Amino acid sequence: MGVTEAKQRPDRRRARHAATKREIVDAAWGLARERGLGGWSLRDVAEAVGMRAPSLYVYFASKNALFDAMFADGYADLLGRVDPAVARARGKPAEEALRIAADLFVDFCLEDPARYQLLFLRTIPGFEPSEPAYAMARQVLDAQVAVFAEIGMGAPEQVDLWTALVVGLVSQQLSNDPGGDRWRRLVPAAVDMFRRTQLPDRAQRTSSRGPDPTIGE
Amino acid sequence: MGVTEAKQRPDRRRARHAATKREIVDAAWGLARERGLGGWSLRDVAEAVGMRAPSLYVYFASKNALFDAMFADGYADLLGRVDPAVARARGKPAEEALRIAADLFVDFCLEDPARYQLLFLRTIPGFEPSEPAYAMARQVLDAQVAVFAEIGMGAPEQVDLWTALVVGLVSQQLSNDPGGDRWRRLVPAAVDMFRRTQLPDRAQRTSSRGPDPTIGE
DNA sequence: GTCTATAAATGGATAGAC
DNA sequence: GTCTATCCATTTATAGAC
Repeated sequence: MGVTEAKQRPDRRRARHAATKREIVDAAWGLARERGLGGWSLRDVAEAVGMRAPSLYVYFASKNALFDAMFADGYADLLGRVDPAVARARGKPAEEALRIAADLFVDFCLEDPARYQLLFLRTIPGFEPSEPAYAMARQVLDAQVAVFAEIGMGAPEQVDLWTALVVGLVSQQLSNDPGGDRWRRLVPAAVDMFRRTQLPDRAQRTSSRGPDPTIGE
Repeated sequence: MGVTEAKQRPDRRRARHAATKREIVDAAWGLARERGLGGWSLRDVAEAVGMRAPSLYVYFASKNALFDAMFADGYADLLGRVDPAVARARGKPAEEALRIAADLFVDFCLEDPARYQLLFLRTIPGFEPSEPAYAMARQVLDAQVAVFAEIGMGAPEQVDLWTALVVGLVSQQLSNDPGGDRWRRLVPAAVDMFRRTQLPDRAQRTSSRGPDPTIGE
């Protein structure tokens, strides 16, 4: 038992350390939402958590390290929503599964444009996500691919076309109608367009030539 | 004639002034391409044109004014391509007209990511295009709308869905496969998907219910 | 772990001579 | 129109006391 007692103190310290890192990351997100992803300095973050700027270096080795933590945090958030959504989509018809996927991603992006910018655009000069952080990004895409395989869209090009379509709606919404829903409300139409052309349509197969049209003409 | 002589000198001066402004804008574009849209300072631009930083203020009142000139310049470039493309597309079948439009936009964006970022994303903190500059942006969209009307896609939502689709391809290409063609090569498939679902298909009308499906289910 | 002090660099912008 | 000199603000990051 001496062992556990001896280890508990460092454990507590570690937990406190991790909690402070969380606070810092959350504060940075708050500032990013308020003033834009690039609109804040380490001094600002420090002030928001009641510290002085140099103290932050106890927790993050650089501003880019903080960005990296935010990057991983954002993808962790997204992953936390992907799993339930995948469960919800399981067994559902393709149209519905696609709607769930699209709504999830579009909502996620539109509710926090700064997060969208950090996770899906390459807009911060000098920042490159670390390998562990980037691994989380791959995890999200893998889940996406799995869902697609389940509803019969195996081609990688189909996944790419899908991501382009959904990202395009988000990008246009944020750039040209921030706060509105001009592109947001086109999600059902986009899903319908995608499904009807990319999924072999059992009910409406009418074309005379071969299998229904997919990617790559 | 005394009048013309008296006016010629200021005219020359004005022309020289305009030429220098051009040089400065071009130098700024060069730096933006090399180091990213936000990766240069006024000092850098000055050095590139063989000046000192303060001299730039003779030509532009601020860095944002220079951004504004670049914004207008970029759209002028795009407009210069739109007119011939519209002429080329006139009378062509919808599929071909859409291909011309998509290729034009995608090529334009991919050949200069920094320009894409300035013209189509809102990523520079504090920069808002001036009204004259923004008017050029509207002109481009108007040309787009006109082409769509001509091939029978009148609904504004269809134009929005189209722009989302094309922007999405560009965005994904630049963010996830810079320099490659993983999304670039999906342009034909995207055009095909869009046309087949959004344009009343005279040759393949088979659905039993009403007119072929367009936007807004 | 947090602080003060400060390094070290950068960048936008202005004053005023030439 | 161009320059030098400089202001003024900002920011990331480090050193070292406590």
